[in-house]
Amino acid sequence: MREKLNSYFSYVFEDELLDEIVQVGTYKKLRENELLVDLGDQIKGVPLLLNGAIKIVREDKKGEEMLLYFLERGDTCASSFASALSSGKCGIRAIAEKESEVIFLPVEKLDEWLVKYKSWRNFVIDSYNVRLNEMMETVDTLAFMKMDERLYKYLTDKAQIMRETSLNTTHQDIAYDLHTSRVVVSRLLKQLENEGKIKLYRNKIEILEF
Amino acid sequence: MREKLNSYFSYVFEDELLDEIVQVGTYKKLRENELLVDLGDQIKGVPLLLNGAIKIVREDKKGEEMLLYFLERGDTCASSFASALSSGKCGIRAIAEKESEVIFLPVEKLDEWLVKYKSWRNFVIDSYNVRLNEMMETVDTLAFMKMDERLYKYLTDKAQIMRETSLNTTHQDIAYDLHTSRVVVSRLLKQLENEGKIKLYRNKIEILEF
DNA sequence: TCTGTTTGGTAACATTTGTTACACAGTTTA
DNA sequence: TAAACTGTGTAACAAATGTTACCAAACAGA
Repeated sequence: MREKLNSYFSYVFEDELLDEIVQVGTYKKLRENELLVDLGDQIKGVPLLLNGAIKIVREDKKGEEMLLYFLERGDTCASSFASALSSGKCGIRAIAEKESEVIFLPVEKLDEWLVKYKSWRNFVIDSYNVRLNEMMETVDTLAFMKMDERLYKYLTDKAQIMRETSLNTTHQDIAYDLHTSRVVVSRLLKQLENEGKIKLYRNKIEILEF
Repeated sequence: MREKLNSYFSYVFEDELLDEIVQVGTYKKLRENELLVDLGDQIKGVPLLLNGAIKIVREDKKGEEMLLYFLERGDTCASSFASALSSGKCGIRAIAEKESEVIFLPVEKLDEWLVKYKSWRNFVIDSYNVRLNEMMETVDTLAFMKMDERLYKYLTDKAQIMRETSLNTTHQDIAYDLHTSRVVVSRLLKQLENEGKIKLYRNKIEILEF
């Protein structure tokens, strides 16, 4: 575990903190599409993402979904701090987009480490800021962009997160993430294909232009 | 200043922290519509809102606006922590919706206090969480609600923040906040009036039903 | 009072997005 | 292999939102 942690976090955390994490953290490997956090879940620990990609989704009462953002290596789920400390509910769903490795940190340590480690304070504050900025970008997307732009942004963002130039997905799945209908997605994808930006296959979309 | 601070924050902060705040904070009174933070601003200090109401607005490159949320008594601008600590740009604009009083805290103290005061740690974490939740609600609004619902929610939310049952505003100003056009706002307001939920006057909207 | 400006109402039309329906091809299962 | 299911393409239509244009009332300043 120490090695896996080092691969990214050795530049983020002090050595003593890394040691503590190894001692109290629990390692978990997530399968593709594994559910990490569900809507009303009580958070058991704060996840540190070692590698992979995790999708964070918001859902309303009627069960309608909306993608908020993706987590990458080095990220943590800031709103789990919330639920962890105020022991409230989470309000989001987290799903592994591909095989991923995480370390869960026990809730009790969070406050203790804020006092003890400057690198932990920086990490926590930084995580919140990154997350707030992501949320602002999500708002920008919804408020200022039309569906065709949103779709193209979605495809290129996701390709980057997944480190692939083509995505294995269906039109219906995209429609869920963007909170629109399958027909609309098919229509706009076809349009993007005609513009030469992507190429469509069954269950697969190749991105030609970033 | 100590008294003004006590009126709300005596239940939030330890006495020693309140003392420190009185020593190093700078008090400022904001006029209605006074600009507190602008887009590319370098943050000089973190604001604590003693009373009043502050509007936080996002703007894109083309100068198009979108209301994110309101700050109330006891709130702070979480994304100013961001800019304060990482000395980056802010990405938002903050405007006093009515006369308000704030205390600015110097950037240097923020980290120091995290170590020293548990109440400060709680406050910072809490503020971030509240802000993240507000952002999620904003996303919900944009993703799941139609313009007529958004408009009605805007009116009732704003009335609550302002502690008034009628709002002094123009259709155009509402259109800016919701990022739509004046004509659309007028149309939907008229519809709400026909449904008996509001009453329209020049420069004023009375809310009949919450 | 006269005049220009701000604000709000409304019609007509354009564009974007959502919905329903159906065809067809590829894939899986019996 | 036949039947059922899944994924995609497309047309036709409906609803929501955005745009342009114009009018009239309220207001502000000279």
